[in-house]
Amino acid sequence: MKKTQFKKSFQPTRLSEQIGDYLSSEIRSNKIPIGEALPSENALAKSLGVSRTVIREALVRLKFEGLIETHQGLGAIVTGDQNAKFFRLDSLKDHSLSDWNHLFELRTILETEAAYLAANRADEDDLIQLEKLLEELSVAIKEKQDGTIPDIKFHRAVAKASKNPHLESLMNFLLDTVLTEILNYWELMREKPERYTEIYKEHELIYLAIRSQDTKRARKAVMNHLKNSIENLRKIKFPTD
Amino acid sequence: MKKTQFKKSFQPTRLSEQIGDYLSSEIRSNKIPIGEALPSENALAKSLGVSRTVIREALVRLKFEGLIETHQGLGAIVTGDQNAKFFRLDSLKDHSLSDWNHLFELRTILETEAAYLAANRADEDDLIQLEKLLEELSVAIKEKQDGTIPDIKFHRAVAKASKNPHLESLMNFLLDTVLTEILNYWELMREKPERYTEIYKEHELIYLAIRSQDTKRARKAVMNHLKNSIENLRKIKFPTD
DNA sequence: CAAAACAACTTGTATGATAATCATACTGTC
DNA sequence: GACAGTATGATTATCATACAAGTTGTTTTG
Repeated sequence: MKKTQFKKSFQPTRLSEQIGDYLSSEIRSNKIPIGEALPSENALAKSLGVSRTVIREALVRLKFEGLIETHQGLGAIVTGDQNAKFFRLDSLKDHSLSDWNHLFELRTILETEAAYLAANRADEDDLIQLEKLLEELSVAIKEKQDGTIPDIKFHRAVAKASKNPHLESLMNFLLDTVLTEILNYWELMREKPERYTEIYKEHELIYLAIRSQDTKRARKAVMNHLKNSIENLRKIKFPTD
Repeated sequence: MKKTQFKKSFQPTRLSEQIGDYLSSEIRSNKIPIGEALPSENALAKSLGVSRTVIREALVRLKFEGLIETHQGLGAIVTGDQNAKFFRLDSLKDHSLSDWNHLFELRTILETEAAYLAANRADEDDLIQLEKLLEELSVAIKEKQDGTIPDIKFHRAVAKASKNPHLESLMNFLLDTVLTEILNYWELMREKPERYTEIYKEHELIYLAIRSQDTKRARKAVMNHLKNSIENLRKIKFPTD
């Protein structure tokens, strides 16, 4: 492991976090082979020029990430990625257009298929819930309030109706990460009020397709809805492109 | 926060992990309101009967989990966006047939679409890589060795060729979580050696579809491959169903 | 030769000290 | 009274040191 200097003055983040990031990327890029032991805490502390406390707090993060395992008396060994406990969207800070498109592309994939499955599997409760959320959406639009909450809830409900818990929780995660964008969306759309009624209609089409168990139409309805939303949002966020 | 006793003798985990788990669940169950500050590190150390070192290492985990934010001089405050940072597959331990089906259903969704995109976007390097992995797969099968590695790598390479980094890292995560199953798969298939050549052909079809930029055929090829794999694996794992 | 004792490493925990940062209360001045 | 500047106390961030506890390999011992 090469020696690196970490800034002590003018620290944007904590030392332990800087070193945690550093070690994490070193491991992820396979610079330290699986099964190999990290240098000891004392060695790391000396080589990175910080106290052992800082190293330990960095290692806690790596342990929690599932990248290493520590054993008293032995050391910290790099585990295979099979133990990776989490999926993380690294580039949330990177608000580039490309990154943004990729995120919504992933969302489109998951939501279209969720709707497809929902059209097959939605039960009476699911349909009632969707109808209720449609109504809430309608009210919010009529009263010119923020429709983000019913909007998000509607998409969550579709994911739930897919009856695949993994897909549902993944969708929830993804919706959380784009929540800010959706909040902005409703705000920005004030300039184009005609979009609101379109939004309602698009949701209604999704609901109708699911209710009539028309899987392909459900898929298309979601695809169409997201395509329109993304197009409108893109125009506002990246007007130059 | 109520006082709790932590075992020092016979510790299944480290003290910092026990306390991390404890605090994490306290926060997740909203026993500490959002925006509220945790007791200070010294107060926690005293009330839980451990050193401040242990408390700090527990808090590092909570910070990384996104449950709290710490500010020098202020303290540790509970943040709102709990789920936003990670996606976790909770029910990995639950090896029921239903859970297992859901996992592979999600995998199928992602992989078919990844192949669809790959057929559009794969560049020369991607194709060379896929071809190389096909060759490795072929060798492994001929020499009756474990084909898991080239198998997995092939699927990763398809995800990479989709040119969507989020989709790629999500696929990698998912492949990691089902890695054990795939390892078992190759082992179990020894009983049915004719399946091996089928596996190779199915991969080849995926490759050919991507190379000829036939998006729909790529999607179908993946769908077919996974359907067959799952079917065979299911028969062995759950023979009664 | 085998078993026990030992030494040398590791991580886990405890303790005390210092620096940096923030909110608050308290100045003194106008 | 209003306001800028200043102590002050609380809290986190970092450091240094010490010891407990676990593992491994070597040495000593019977």
